[in-house]
Amino acid sequence: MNYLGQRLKQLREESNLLLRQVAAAIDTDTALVSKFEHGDRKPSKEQVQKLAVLFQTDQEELMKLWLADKVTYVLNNNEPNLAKQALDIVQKRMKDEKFPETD
Amino acid sequence: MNYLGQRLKQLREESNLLLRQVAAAIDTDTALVSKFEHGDRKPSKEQVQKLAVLFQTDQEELMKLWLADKVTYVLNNNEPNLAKQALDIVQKRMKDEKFPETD
DNA sequence: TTATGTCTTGTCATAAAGTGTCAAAAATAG
DNA sequence: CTATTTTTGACACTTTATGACAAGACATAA
Repeated sequence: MNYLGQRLKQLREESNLLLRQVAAAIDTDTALVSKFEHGDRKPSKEQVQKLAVLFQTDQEELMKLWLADKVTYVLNNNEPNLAKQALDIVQKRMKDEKFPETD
Repeated sequence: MNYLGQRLKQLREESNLLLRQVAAAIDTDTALVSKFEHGDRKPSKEQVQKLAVLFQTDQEELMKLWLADKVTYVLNNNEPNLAKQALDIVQKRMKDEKFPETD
């Protein structure tokens, strides 16, 4: 399960839209949208933007969930036991550096 | 730049080892070790373990840096502006759930 | 200067991971 | 039951990551 997915499903139900309709709006397949909602696939940044437009919701809100899911994915697939401590390290870094260097 | 890389370089210098010797010890190429230290390449989990053994240092310490670098990489390559807020979301999740579901 | 040893960088082929689409199964409704 | 919607699995394709090699850069010594 996946936070962005849950939110997308919620938004879709609030909008009374079918998967098929959402899929059409963001120019993709029904199956893919279903997988987004279940967290089986992660949408691209562009898809998230389109979804925000479709649902008339804050892009940043969805984008934050999208990013958070990405981070969670990395943590869970690599030493989940150390996740907490790794997160602490990252946060400590961000406090020190004003701007993270771009790669 | 990269925290694990810095630490690896530090450990190597403390051990008075050449890149070539480290490379041999973890059964890889000199160039690769150089890139690890510079953050141009990320070592595999197995390589990190071997390095910990070689330097006789705590595996978890290196593993945490390794994980933290992975997370940092994801954040920097996807909406770095939202990094802080995404991190907060992830941390909030971890407090609620005892155990993150494995993928 | 050249010679030597160390470290760094670029490129390549391969491997791994991620992506979109289709078809069919499963679920839901009428 | 049928009709519609959703979910799942598989596939080919693309993108990204990886290890190895070779050459370049750097420093030191003679």
